[in-house]
Amino acid sequence: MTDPTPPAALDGNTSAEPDAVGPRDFIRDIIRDDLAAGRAQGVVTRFPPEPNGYLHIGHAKSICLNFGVAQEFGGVCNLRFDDTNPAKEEQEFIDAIMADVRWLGFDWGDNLFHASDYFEQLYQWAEHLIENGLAYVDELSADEIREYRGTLTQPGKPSPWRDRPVDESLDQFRRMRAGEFADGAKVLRAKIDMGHGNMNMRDPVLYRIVKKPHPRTGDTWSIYPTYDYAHGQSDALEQVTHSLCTLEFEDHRPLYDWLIENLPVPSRPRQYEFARLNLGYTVLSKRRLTQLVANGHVSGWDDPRMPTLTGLRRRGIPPETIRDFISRLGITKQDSQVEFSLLEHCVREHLNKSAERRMAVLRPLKVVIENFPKGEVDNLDAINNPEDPDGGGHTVPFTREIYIEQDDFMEDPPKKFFRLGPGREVRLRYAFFITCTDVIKDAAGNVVEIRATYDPETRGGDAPDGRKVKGTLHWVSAAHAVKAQVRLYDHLFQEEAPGSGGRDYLDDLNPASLEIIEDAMLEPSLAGWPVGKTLQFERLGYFCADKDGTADAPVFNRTMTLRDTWAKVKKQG
RNA sequence: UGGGGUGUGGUGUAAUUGGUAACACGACGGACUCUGACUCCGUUAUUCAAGGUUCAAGUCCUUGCACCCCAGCCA
Repeated sequence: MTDPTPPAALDGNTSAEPDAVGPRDFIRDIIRDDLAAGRAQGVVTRFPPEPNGYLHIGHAKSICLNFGVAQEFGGVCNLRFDDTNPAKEEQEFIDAIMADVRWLGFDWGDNLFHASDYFEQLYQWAEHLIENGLAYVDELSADEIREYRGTLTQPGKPSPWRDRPVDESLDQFRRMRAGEFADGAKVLRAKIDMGHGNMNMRDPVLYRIVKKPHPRTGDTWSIYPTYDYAHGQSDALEQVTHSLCTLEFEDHRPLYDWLIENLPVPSRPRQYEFARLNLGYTVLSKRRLTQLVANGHVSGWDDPRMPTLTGLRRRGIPPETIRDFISRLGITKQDSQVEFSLLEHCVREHLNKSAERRMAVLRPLKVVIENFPKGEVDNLDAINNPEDPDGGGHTVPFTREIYIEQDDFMEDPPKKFFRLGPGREVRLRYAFFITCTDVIKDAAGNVVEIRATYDPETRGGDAPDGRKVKGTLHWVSAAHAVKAQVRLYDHLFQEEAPGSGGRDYLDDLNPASLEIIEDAMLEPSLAGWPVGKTLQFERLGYFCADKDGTADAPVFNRTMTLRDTWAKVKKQG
């Protein structure tokens, strides 16, 4: 296990030059230089998630970087689970992470690893450190260790166990492994420098006693390495050349380097840190996302409002859209918060080109076309996607009674309103021009039905006499409509930076992040629409069928609205 | 005088390594339109601050300032 076969990327037959037009950033520059100078013979990266939660769009940045870099330089990227803490990790998360990485479009081939694969080797190396006087078993309690560590501005002081004999530490450590002590009774610590300005160097804990079954190793271990101890050595064992991680690990690097220098590892990984992704109107910390799920603020990890990959997938956002979004971010060391509108742009740009169009009415208002014969059905041609000449078409049935959107009618419209009103003429998409002749209200004065006439000459949507109408409305034949539940999603948080300014981030939850419409009316071709295929409801936005739906009772999720300049005009008054 | 990082428009990035601020998103204005969508056109910064070096500074030097991370037996 000490000496796994070197990855194919290190056989020397790799291309040092990525695509001339590929992405450029400080990390790729470093790799290019390393290759050119012969400091590296190939590129091996890794994506190292801890299986204690679901992957989110912040992870996507790391995944795209690590797998992307490997691809561009002809190297490999390992998927390695950092499963060093059985108290928090679960098989469910392991399975979900693999599914999500694949969905995002990346493939680790045979290079699936686990930190737990290296437990025996890591243990042997720990003994090596003890034997060389570089680690000791400490019997201070957790609280005492914290006290002894000092503060940011004051040096720590040595534990009374710090200078115990090597043999004694070795014996203690072996008995820790044998399970002789209770959880937390003792730890193995590196012996570095209790006065170091970098807290990570004040004799960090390497091993702790955790008597919990591990998803992979079961109960064969009662001690587990800390992440700080396991990570660098795991990289070394996998011959990782460039270990890419986020900024908060920057001051752990001296510790990783110290361990690598003091251990007979097979290779020398170099770590480089980049800024993690922050996105507006959401949170991207596993702690917070876990809390949202645990406290029921969302329906689960795959709630379409969640920034998790599984949530985005259920929301109808295609993986190429996420990759495109990530590629526009750039890789730097600057803390930043990306505007949500950039993601929206990527989604709309992709879906505009690829999504089929259909008509659906969210809030139906019945229109009776009085001069259209009762019982007659006119099947009209509709284009699947105007952006795709080869996209084909489908037909939509037109009848005497149809539904239009409540928002598309105003009894007393302002001058800039192009839609239907008393006496006004508009086009029904792919169908006819209609003119509103009467408005029917209920006792409370609400408009409940519209009476109209149509112009048979305008079949298909154009008037032979060349007259123009300013508005085009979507519609659905009442007799053919498929009733559906539609879930309208908005930002999970109403503040762009939830929890900023000292607020509790939970206080920034958007109470209107989900609106459920029970009786939306869909055109008949939407019956049985496959889950996972995002489409556009004309003039409304992009939607996808949800897994909660059935053939009889379909459910659609709104992926994203279309840009709506009318809403803006309306708001301005 | 704890340690480690980062400062370019509203946002995210770029700038041949000293040569006269580029791209994208957004916003605003306009054109077009059988989706108020899409598309198209225009407008939108002198680079944290102050000094200094230089013919020339976002890039070099000096001194400040601001912000982020670290005191888990989490990762």
